[in-house]
Amino acid sequence: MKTFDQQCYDLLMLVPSGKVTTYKAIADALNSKAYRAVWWAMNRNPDAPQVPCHRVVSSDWSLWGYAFGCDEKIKILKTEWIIIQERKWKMYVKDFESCQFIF
DNA sequence: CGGTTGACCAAGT
DNA sequence: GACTTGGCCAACC
Repeated sequence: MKTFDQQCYDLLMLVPSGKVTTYKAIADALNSKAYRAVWWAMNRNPDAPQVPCHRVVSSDWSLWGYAFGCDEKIKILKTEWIIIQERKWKMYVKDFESCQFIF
């Protein structure tokens, strides 16, 4: 049995380019309500480029901070063909329903 | 072992 | 729509 965060990384690495997911979805895939634990795993994020943590957003589809900064996250997501809708000070993923990855 | 933390969530204000 | 509150869980100290 791997540690919880290790399982998060495994799931995350399953997400293909151009797809995004949410912390809640990951926690649900792990049969747990530990969204915060998933978040915690991202915070440590030992393998930044290896684990596509930039494809993880809030369940509200809002980009809430990122280790390398929201700016970097947005740039990467745009490269992944994911449309970002910038609204006020916060940004959201547009057409998330079509780019959401189902585990 | 107990308290703190953190890139959150849902509901309330 | 934006901010606050309480709760949630695993890892860390």
